[in-house]
Amino acid sequence: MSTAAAKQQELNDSQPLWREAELRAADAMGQLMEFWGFRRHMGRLWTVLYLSPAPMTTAELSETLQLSSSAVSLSLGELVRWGAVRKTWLPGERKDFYRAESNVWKLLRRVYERRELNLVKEASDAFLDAQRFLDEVRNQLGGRDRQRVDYMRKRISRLSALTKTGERLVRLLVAGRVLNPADLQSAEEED
Amino acid sequence: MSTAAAKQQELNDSQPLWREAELRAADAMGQLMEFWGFRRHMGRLWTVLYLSPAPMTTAELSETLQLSSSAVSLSLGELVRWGAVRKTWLPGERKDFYRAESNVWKLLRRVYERRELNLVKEASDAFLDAQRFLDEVRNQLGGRDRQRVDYMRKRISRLSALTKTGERLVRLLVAGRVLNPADLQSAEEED
DNA sequence: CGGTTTGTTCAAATTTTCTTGAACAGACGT
DNA sequence: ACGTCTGTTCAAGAAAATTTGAACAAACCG
Repeated sequence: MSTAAAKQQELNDSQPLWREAELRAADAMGQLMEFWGFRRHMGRLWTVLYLSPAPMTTAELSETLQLSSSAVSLSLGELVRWGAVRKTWLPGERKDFYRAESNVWKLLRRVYERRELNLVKEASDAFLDAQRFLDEVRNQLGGRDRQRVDYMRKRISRLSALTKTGERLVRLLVAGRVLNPADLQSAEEED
Repeated sequence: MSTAAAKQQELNDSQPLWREAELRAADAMGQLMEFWGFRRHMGRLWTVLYLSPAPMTTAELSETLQLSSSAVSLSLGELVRWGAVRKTWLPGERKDFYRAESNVWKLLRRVYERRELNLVKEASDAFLDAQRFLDEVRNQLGGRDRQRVDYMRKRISRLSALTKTGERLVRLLVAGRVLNPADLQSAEEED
């Protein structure tokens, strides 16, 4: 018999007993990471490394997670670029070994700094652009249209204020300082 | 001539002068929303409504954003479910009208409450499961393997602690209380 | 060198997600 | 009750992403 289920069983038998727990944890982290906008495999690979007392090779990783070597190479490379995983070389070994950066807080900070901050800044800029554009056309319009533009102007500047506050909050987070979400609330208080 | 560029130009001419600014703001918000795990169109639709002094119909929305009516219906429905947009009925009108919920802070809070909290809770549960599993197999193992399991056990409980702290932080955020990111840091201090 | 082992890149193939138009359903006015 | 106007659902098609195997490159060994 060679159904998928049978193959799975066969596979299970050749795996260490703790593999199940390892995979559950890895998948949970994979979900978190995927939700957070990364590849699912990045979370899974990082977790397997994080749970391993010794550095691992790409071969071991692809064996553990049943991934092709190219998939491992791709996601692992990205993890290295994010500083979430480090290459290490063991003396007398040809292969590359990898270990997880285990300071999660540091990783979180880096992502917020590199990615979220950028994102919110871009949005901020776009709102400023839109405002400038409105200011340009305002003079060419009169009556109803001008009122309409003025309304939009006010609303966009509120969005602007919100994103700027968001930016400030992210900066504080990155700096490890205390955040007050109420700042967001007050950023949009009626004028 | 009927190139795509020409059609675009023709379109532009028939649009109010402020449309450009409207679209820029809408797209910026679309990016933010997409990054945040929602449909891109949800952010765009919400923004158009947010920038409009009067409630709008689905027809106006699909005209403004050049979307098919089914696309509008889909994303708008989701926005309504999230409470980000409200249906309103104008006296003497058959169509449905929509207006944006303009309290952004309230919306943020709702999303964190309904979605992120759930996400982090699920991860938390998965880690607990993995721990239980390890505890079960530990007795069947000896020597090297048992050490390995003990190592994993410690690491997973650290992930557990981190997600629980994350959960607490999200709760504080939802409650509008002050957050201290340093809590995350201390959640993973060496044992 | 030549042969092996290891890692990365690339393009094809697969899967997943989005989009669309048409069919359907409900509400309204006549 | 009928025709019209609106909005939603659904299945097919298009687009985007992930995955994979094979080709390539680089390092190392004898």
